[in-house]
Amino acid sequence: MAGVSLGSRPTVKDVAAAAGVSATTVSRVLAGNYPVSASTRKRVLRAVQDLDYVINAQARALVGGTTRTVAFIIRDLVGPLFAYIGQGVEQQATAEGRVCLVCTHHGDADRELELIELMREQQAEAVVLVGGGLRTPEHLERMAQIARSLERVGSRLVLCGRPPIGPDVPATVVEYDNEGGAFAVTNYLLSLGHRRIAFIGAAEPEHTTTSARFDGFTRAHAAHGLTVDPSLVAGGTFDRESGYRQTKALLTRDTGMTAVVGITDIVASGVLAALHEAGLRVPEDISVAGYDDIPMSADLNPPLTTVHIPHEELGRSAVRLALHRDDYAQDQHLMLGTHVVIRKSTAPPRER
Amino acid sequence: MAGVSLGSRPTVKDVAAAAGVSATTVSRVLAGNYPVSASTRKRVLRAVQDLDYVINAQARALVGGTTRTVAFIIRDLVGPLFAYIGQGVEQQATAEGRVCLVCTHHGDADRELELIELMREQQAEAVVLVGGGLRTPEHLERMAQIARSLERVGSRLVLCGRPPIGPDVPATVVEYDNEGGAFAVTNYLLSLGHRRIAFIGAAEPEHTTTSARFDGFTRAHAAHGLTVDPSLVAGGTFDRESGYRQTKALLTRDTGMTAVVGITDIVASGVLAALHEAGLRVPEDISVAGYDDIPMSADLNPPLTTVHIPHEELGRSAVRLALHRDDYAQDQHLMLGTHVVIRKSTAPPRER
DNA sequence: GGCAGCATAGTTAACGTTTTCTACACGGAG
DNA sequence: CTCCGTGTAGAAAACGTTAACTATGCTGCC
Repeated sequence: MAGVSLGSRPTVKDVAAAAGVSATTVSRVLAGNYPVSASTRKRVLRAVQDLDYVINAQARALVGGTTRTVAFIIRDLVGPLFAYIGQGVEQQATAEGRVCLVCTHHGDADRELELIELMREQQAEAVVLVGGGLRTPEHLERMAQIARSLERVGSRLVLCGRPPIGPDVPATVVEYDNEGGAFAVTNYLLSLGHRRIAFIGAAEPEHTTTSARFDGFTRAHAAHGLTVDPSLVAGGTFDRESGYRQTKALLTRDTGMTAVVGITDIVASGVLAALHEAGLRVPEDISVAGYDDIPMSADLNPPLTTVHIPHEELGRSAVRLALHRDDYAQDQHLMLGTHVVIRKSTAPPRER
Repeated sequence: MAGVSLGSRPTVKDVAAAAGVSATTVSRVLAGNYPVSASTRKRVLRAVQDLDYVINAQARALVGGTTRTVAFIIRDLVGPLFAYIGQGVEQQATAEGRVCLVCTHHGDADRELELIELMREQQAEAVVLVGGGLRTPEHLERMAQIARSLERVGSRLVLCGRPPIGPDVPATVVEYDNEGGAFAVTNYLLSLGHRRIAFIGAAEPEHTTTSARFDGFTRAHAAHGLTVDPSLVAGGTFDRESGYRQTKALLTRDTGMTAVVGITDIVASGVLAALHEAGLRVPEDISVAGYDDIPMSADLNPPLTTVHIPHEELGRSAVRLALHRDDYAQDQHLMLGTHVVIRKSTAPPRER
């Protein structure tokens, strides 16, 4: 490692000078896309090593037109949903030779816009938005605008776990079957014999995740010739505390419920806590199901019956589709399946 | 939004032409670092809006010399340790106006090297390495070389949760008191009256995390005038399965143990599972403690006594120190405190 | 022996910014 | 009336790389 000078980064020119060749030749040796004589190549590689040279990604992107960067915008880094989707995105990005930018907006819509703008500056090849969103006309219109904005600079908007924006909006969409999963798990409870099933966490009808899951819940009832009793439907948010509080509230009334579906596993864990506190046994006295199949679900007491989402596959597909949109031109909308995972928190209802 | 053409990204020149000024003037309006008449400014801003122009971050970095990017290299995105440290890194990076690159190496040392090389190309201002590492001479030498390599291109190596490499190695180090935490939790168990305490997960004596925690365990015994019984020390890895298996193995022998310290909370959750399976009650029959205070610990059955690590603060400090190393020139080594969190998995031992 | 054709290397311009230097006009002071 | 400072604007060079040309020296063929 002789000749390494501290302070300023060596450039192609420095390498060229050290090897006694031109900058072009250095570039060619490194890219390997042009014939170079063995002896020259050797000298260049030697100089690269001596100077500890690495290419300047910015300069390369400037001339090459592509940054080999995928951006990943999400609400929060904590929370179990992120990890696996993020892992999928990162893995696929890496597999495709891209690096991965990650940003969080903590639920702040303005901040999300800022981030997208930032990614437009960064020329990210794909901008992956994770998680459900609102479905109001204004929000949809704004998303459509963003999609077009990104397209204009060569980026691709990718929606991960959220339904498409509109037919003529340039975006890649990878979602999973929210409604089907809710249908399946509710159907399972109904098949066990439950007839009074509570649904916890349906406050925002405009939120795509909320509404789809509630729709599945409703459809399963319909399929059994039943209608949902509104007094068994509780609102709330997506956290454990909410599940806990809503359950407490339901227990004070004499609802006759024999099962509870939490809108997420996190909510369901709050449900379990409230039931335990009330001295009810799960599943002997009451069954509980969740949604998401986060790792923790298997460790709850009892292990939670829930709906599995292919988190990682979601992230991988998102990146894969977006980067190969020439090949997959037809089909920039993917719907992944979900399935029920039966554990110990569900059982037939007690005899009356 | 008139005049927006699809396909190719507008440049300063386009904006300049649209506004009837020079590129220089556009740059000045956007940067706001030079007097520009009000009318010109207005025209330029108007053109920027019309063309939906955003700056090209690569080009700016090329001339400006700085990318405003922080890189974040970690073993895995899944696993509870990542989330909070990552959140800290991301938050601080955002607060300092930087964007955040994230890469995983899945424990592959060569891959880690590749990633660092990649970040050198990207000119990340700081390269944060998270998690413990080996402490062999070769590994240390390699890290030292990497640190100098990064320094040469203007990047800063940041070690997060790992002790310093050496005195004259240009790196920022933010660690937490692994040994002290292990001392404290062991001391707590000893104070409760336990005398036969098992330690699970100490297989790699060269791994910094492993050795520091085991050292604390040993020192606590010494402080009580005791020595550690080697038959109570089990090796293994950092996963749940390992805790489960090692505990099973210990239970087959008649060790007389009354408490178990898991090297991580994950390991401890495996310990709990094995104990439950053996029909032992926690903490009545045997006490269990973990390390890390991951969120799940509070939801285990019973809630786990453990050692709290300031995860998020770790990440924040790492970025803060690295980006302001002129101001903090003195002190590029920070040691954060840990403390015991007492929950329900520990109690005095039963009377014999 | 001259010349086509190939293998190898170099020159130059371009990518989209910012920065430094230069230019121009205007107003006031001497 | 000239000269200088000030406020505003533009021209040109630079950042580090690549790609499109251009140039050179061979080899081999007629």
